[in-house]
Amino acid sequence: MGYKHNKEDILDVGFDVLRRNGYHNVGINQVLKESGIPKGSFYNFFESKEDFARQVIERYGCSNLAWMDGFFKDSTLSPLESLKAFYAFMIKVNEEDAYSGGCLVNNMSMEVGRNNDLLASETNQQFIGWLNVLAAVAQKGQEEGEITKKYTSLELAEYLHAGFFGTLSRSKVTRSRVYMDTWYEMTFEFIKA
Amino acid sequence: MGYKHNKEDILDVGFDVLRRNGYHNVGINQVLKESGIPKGSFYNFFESKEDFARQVIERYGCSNLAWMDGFFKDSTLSPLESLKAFYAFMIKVNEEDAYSGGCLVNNMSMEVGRNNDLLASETNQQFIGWLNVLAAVAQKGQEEGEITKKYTSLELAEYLHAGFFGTLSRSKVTRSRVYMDTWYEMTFEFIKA
DNA sequence: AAAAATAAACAGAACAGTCTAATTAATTAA
DNA sequence: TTAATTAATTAGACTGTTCTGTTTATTTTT
Repeated sequence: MGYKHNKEDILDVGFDVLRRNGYHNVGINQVLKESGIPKGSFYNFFESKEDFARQVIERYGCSNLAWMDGFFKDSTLSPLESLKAFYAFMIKVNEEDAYSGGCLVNNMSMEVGRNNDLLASETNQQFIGWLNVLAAVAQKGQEEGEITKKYTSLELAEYLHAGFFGTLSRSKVTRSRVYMDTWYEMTFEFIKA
Repeated sequence: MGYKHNKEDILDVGFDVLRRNGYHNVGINQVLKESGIPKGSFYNFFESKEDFARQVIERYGCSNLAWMDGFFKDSTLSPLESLKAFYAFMIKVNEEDAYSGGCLVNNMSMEVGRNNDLLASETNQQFIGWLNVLAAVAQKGQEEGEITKKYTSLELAEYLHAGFFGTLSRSKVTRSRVYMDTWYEMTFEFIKA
């Protein structure tokens, strides 16, 4: 028999709470309440709120990275089509979530990108991990002649994902997927060979 | 002789502080300290922190709108070229600011877009004001045949500005203009007729 | 004098983080 | 196998600070 609480359950609650409410808008007490653990246990697992958030971001980024890896590896579509499928899926998920949270890494980048070096660095690292996956797919698309060769695969990946985050941010305020769909149409029209 | 303090000075300090640090990371006391006014005066001018932030956003959005209007009206460049000049200028300003703040409206959208209806609505309103200016310029560019007619001018404006905010967010974490420049090159290559 | 603005003390809640004690699990010794 | 010991986890009351916002009194402008 293990102990009553475990770190990963707390991190899962933290992910949800931080993604929806941000960093400075969330108190440790809220995490404690929602995960049902007392304060002593929390500070047994985590050094501080900052350390906790860093681990939440890391866990989220890594699990997303693994999921993306699998998604593209298992895809039977062409590189360009699998990139389209990926973003179509992201848009659908965001819609089903009622535009209520967006992406934790994107949110954190914006909120603490210049005020907290530790968290900024962690978010950037996770973002770069994703970029590399996307760039690899883009490169295959370039090699197969379906994606423009005017830009490097990494430039294309940055363009895709930063653009997606831009339109994701807008959907958070407009609470609509309309311009996400337009972004999708336009972007993939633009980057094809 | 007027009174010692006036609202607009406080709003200016608030703009700077909120843009750099966000909403929930800033206490009224910080604004009081930096603007040199006591608490009683603050609550004489503003109903609450939220009301204060709303007015800061409104002031920022409106003054930016006026500036944009003038920028495009005074421009001797073609519509497409003046759009390029506008974003080139924005990128330069952000660089000179050492990527330290980004755009207040964009930051607020992300931070409170789903947790504060009043501020979300205010940010969206200001964003829409800018969009309309950009869309008008884009439409002229379409009429003159230098910008693609595959999308409406409003879709183009959304694409431009959301994309710019996406890459702006990235620059906040990477602290570099590299991918902003790439975004600029790519986007304007894409939208030309 | 009336109204607006200023000033600072004050209130109550929320904040991150600490402390001591108790319980439970894992390890070692007999 | 059981007993003794050590280590990890749990529990929540508590600390000191900071938060937004109030109150009361005073000063300044009209």
